[in-house]
Amino acid sequence: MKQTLNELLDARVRAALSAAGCPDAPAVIQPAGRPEFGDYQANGVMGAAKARRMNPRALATEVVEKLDLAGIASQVEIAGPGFINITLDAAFLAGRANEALADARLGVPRPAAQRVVVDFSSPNLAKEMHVGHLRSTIIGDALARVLRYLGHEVIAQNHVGDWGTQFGMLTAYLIEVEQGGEAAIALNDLEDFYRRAKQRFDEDAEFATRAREYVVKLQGGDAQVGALWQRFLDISLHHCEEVYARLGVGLTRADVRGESAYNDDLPAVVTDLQAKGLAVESEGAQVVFLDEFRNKEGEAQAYIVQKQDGGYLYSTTDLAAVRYRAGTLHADRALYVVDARQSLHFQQMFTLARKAGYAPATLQLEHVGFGVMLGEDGKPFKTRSGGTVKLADLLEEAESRAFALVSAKNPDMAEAERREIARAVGIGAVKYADLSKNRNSDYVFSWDSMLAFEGNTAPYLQYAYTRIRSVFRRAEGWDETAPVVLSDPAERLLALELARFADTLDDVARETMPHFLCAYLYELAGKFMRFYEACPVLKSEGEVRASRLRLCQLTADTLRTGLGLLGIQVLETM
RNA sequence: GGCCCUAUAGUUGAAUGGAUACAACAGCCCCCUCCUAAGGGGCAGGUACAGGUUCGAUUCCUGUUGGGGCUACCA
Repeated sequence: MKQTLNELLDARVRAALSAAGCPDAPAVIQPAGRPEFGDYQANGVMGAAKARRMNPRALATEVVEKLDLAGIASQVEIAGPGFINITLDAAFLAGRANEALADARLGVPRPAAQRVVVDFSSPNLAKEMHVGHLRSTIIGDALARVLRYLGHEVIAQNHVGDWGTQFGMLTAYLIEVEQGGEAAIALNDLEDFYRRAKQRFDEDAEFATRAREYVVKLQGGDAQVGALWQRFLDISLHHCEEVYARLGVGLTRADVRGESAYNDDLPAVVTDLQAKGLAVESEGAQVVFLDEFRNKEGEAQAYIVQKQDGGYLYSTTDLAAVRYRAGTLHADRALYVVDARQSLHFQQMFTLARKAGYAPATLQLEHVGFGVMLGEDGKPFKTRSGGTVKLADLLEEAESRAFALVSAKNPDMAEAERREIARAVGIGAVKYADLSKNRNSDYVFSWDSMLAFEGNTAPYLQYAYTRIRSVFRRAEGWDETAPVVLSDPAERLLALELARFADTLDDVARETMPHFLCAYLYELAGKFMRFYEACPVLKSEGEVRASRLRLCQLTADTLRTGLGLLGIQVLETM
C-alpha cells in the first residue's frame, strides 16, 4: 500500500500516541518551520496532553519511545513545550526518489476514485472572452487536471451563457448585417458586434420589437430563428476555442452544456418545487422562502425561481443543472468555479437543492469562488476607455513581450523556434501569475505583473527544466537505472522536496487550491537551482555522477508533470 | 440595515492554531576562462487598531476603522 510522506508519518505518530494512551489524538504532521528543527514536526502532543491534563514534555517522551520510525528517520527530538522534530534518514529519502523514478506516476498514490463534475469557464457567448474569464477557465482546468491525475473521473461542464433576451437582439442584428452582406466582417469582432446590436436596440424601437419577438420565437422552438441562433453560437464558441487552444485549456464542444440545454427542464423544476411545497407565489413570482437565510426584517429570504412575467432565472437553470449532475451524471462531487460574488446564490441554491432532493447528501457541492479583478488603483478593473481587456489581446501581448526577450537572448535562433518558445513562456507567465495566487483574494490586474518573466514566475520553472534538459543533452553514457545516493546537503534538500509532490497534489484536490501546486513547484525549482550551483553533475564521477543525473531526471519529470497539471508547457531550450 | 469576503515589507503575494512570519519585484553589494546569468549569494525592510480565548494567534472570537461584494424578479 503506497502512502504519501504525510500519510506515512501521520500513521506512525498516531500509532505512538495511541500506544501512549491517546488513541484518538491527531498527530498534526507538518513540514518543519526551520531547518534546525529537522524535516517534519509532529505538533499533536501538546493538544493531546492538554486534553488529558498531562505534562506535554512527559507525554512527548513517551510517544517518542513508542514511535517506530526505523528506516524512515535518522533523528527524532523533543523540543520546546512538546514538539517532536523528525529528521528523515538520507537513505529513506533516496529510497523514495528511487521508487518515484521507477513509477510512471512518480510515486503518487491513487485515492478512492470519485466522479467529479467541474463547472468552469462558462463564458457568456454574447460577448468575447475578456480577462475576467481567465480565472475560472484556468483554475477549473488546473483542478480538473489534478483530479484526473489522482485517478478521479472528471466531467468538465462548460455552462456557457447562450440563452436569454440578448440572443434575440443578436440574431435580429445578424439578419440585418447578412442582408448588407457584411456578416463575416461584423462577426470578426464579437465585442463590436454586440455593441452595434445594442445600439440598434436602444435607438430603433422597431428593431427592439423585432428582437423581443425573436426571443419568443427562439424559446418557442422556431426553426428559422433557432438556426440563426445556432450560427451565432457556433461563431462565438469558435472564438472561445481559439482562446482555449492558445491557453492550452482542454475544454471541447463535448464539454459544453449551456443554459439552453436546461430550458425544457425549467417548468418542471418549478412545478416540482411547488408540488413539494417549497415554491409559493409571492408578488406574482414563484419564490422559495429559505429559513436558513434572513432578510433585513429577519424573515426567511426570498429566492426567486420564476419571474412575474413567467420567465426563468439563473437560479432555476442552476437547479436544473444540479439535478442533472446528480441524477444523470451521478456525480460524487460537484465543483462550481465561479466568481465569489455569486457566493450567496450558490449557498441558497445548494440549500434548496438538498431540500428538494435534487442533490443527495452523498454529493459534495462546492462553490470554488475567486476574488474579483481590480485595477492598479484598487478599484474594480476597467481600461482607460472604460472597457475590458480582451483575453486574446492579453495573450497576444504576452507572446510579443516574450518574443522580444527570447530574440534578445538568442539572436541566432530560427524565428519559428523563437516564436514557439515565446508562446510557451508568454502564456505560461499569464497563467502562472493567476494560478499562483490564493483564489480567495481579489486580484489586481497589471500588465507588468502578469507578464513578468523573472522571480516567482512560470519562466523561472521552465528555465529550471531547460537547464536539466541541457545537462542531459551533454551527458553521454549514463546509467539510467543507477540508484540515487544522497551526500551533499543540497542533494538532500532537493530529494526532500521531491518527496512532497504527492502530498501537494492531495492538498490541491482537497482544498481546490491550485496555488499550493505553484508554491510547491517554485520551491522545487529553487531547490534544484541551489543544487545545480552547489553540485556539479557532469564533472562529477562514478556513482555520484549517476546519482545526480537521476536526481536531475526526477526533478525534470516532476516539474514537467506539475507544470502540465497547471496547463503550462515545458521547453527543451529557452 | 443584514450577510459574505478582505486588510501581511515601498509594491505584488505566501503562511492546515505552532518555535525567530516566507518569497518575488523595486533598492544596495557580490558571482559568468565554471553543466544556459530568464540564474546563484548577501544587506535592508512587515502582520490596520483595541480587546479576548489558548501552553502558543497573521490564523479563532468580539469591537473599531478602511476596501470590495451580495442582499426579489441580470448572470
